[in-house]
Amino acid sequence: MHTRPPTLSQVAARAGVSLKTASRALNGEPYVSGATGQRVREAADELGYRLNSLARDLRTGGTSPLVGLISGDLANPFYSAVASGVERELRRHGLLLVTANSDEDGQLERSLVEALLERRVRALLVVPGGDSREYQRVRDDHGVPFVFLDRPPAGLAADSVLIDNAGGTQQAAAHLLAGGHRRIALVADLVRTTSQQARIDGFTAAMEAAGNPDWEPYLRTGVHDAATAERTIGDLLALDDPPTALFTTNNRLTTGALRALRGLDRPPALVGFDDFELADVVGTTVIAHDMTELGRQAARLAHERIGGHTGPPRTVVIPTTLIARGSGERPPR
Amino acid sequence: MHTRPPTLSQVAARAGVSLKTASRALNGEPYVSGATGQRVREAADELGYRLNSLARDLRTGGTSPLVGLISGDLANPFYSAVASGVERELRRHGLLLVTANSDEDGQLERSLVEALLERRVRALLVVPGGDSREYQRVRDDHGVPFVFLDRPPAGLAADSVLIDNAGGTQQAAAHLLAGGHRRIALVADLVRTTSQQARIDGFTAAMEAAGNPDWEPYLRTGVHDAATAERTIGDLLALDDPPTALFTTNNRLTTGALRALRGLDRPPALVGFDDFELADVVGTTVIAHDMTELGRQAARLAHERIGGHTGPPRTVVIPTTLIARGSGERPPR
DNA sequence: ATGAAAGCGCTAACAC
DNA sequence: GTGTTAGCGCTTTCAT
Repeated sequence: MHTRPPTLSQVAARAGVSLKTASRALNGEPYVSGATGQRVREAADELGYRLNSLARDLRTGGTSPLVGLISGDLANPFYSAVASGVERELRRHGLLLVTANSDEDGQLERSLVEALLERRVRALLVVPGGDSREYQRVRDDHGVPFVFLDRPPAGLAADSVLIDNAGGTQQAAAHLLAGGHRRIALVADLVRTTSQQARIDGFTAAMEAAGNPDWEPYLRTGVHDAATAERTIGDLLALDDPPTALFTTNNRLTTGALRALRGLDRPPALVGFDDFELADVVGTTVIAHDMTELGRQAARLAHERIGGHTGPPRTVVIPTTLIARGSGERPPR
Repeated sequence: MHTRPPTLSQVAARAGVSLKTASRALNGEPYVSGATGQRVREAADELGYRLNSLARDLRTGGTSPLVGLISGDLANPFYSAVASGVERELRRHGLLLVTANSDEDGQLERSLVEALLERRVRALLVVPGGDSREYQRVRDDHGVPFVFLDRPPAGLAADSVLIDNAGGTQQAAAHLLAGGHRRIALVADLVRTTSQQARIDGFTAAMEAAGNPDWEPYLRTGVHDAATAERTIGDLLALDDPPTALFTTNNRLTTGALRALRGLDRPPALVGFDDFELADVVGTTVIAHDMTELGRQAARLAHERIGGHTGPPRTVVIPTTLIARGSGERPPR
């Protein structure tokens, strides 16, 4: 049961060779005679030998083939799509993914960074949830590359992959304005992340550029989950002068919006940031972008740093597309 | 940049103490004077010391605080919900989750098992994708506990957590029969997994028990993705004598069904196995079960084995509930 | 309360 | 081709 796994020297002993010869044989290094190699491999098989990569990694430089990803809960399709992309790209390079859930809590996030660094991960990918000024110190911590996803820490020059928040928001705003809407509600998440802030700023700028101040009474921020979004939107629609259109700044909030609009006779127009499964079925107009690609690009940047790439921090921007599916084309009433 | 991280002996040297004293101080062991402890901690801080858990783990027994989860793509909400539950439970015990995507390919799965065992994970959780006879050998491989999720390898007694497939299928069948349906199409995934097989068997048994052979022409298996499901269901509905109801055996297939039924005047009834986001919005009747809980239970079983629990393999069954939301209550035409 | 020596399982460096 | 020695960074004896 709890027998310790066999070691290389046990294999060597059984094959009647030295430790190093066994090592060479099993690692496919040159300078092992065919017969010897054969015997070693047999011995290993019989013993059920398996390399201890802890020991190997310690010896070969104190680093493991692990890459850490710290994000919010994988139950959120945004994070799981990102994780999927990260994993796919890492696997191409023989790296393994360690996922850790910060619950979007800055303190927990920080301790996870520590834990993963202790594990000697080769790189760390982070979707910062909380206040992220802490990364100033941690950055390039003894050569462990950091890549930030979706929400680069404010004022920190670091490798990062983000969504074209300004552009996407622009598209949404233009689309609704073109549809004749003026009273447009903006329902946004917590403003502490740079991505949410960028979406709010982008929207505000677009409205200003269009000379439309009518939206201002309908700005709602700090809406962090679907249930709150549903309630908030219900309240908005109960106003004397309700908005004729809604723009929700992420998938969770869009879900809440769909619940709030369910069964309504003449629902307001709706555009949501982030595409989502079944958006085609329910006919929701969205600002789509490839979240899996976002993960993949982040993993790619990390891999290049691991490979020794030096040079200034790079930023990859994932483009957005407006996909019209009906909800965003409803006219103002 | 690529300076090697400081080691414990560097900390010790700087604090003017021995290696062991530094170790004691940093690990909060007794028998260190306050002043000494203080000095060591300062030295560590100044150097930016961080424990190398590779080295520690090697020394303390050759095992890491990592637990591996091998499943299909996290982009599938089923797997990501499971992963979320696993991670949450592991975190309570200070364990980290390494996720690996098998793409539901048996060969890749096998190599991932090897890779994770080499990493000396403390336990391995597997959602077997392919033919899983291989686990006979691997099971309890030198004390590394295995837990199987959703699809226990046929004929292998091992810790596992599964969904009440028979019960859930029963509920679906009974619900549709009670609604007056006879020509019920069963759209199922690849039969090579035990869970799919159990759902098909359960459905067949329920139809036999009800004395209804009319469903037989409408059995479709081997449908592995949403697009194929959409096409398959389109074909079914184009038959001279189309089914009046559909039962899809997982979330992917239900998604395909929703696409196939979109815009239809008089769509057939639909019940899907697995709950999914927005099912309430689109009004789909499902056989729901808690996938996150499935992950959590699996992690719990693994943790108990890690803690030394011996005894016969255990099986945890996650119950199912039928949630009527409209689509399953449409009468036969 | 502190330290010296040994060793976890492996590979790098250098013999032979 | 093969073996010997040393050592990765840490913790575990066992002294002192």
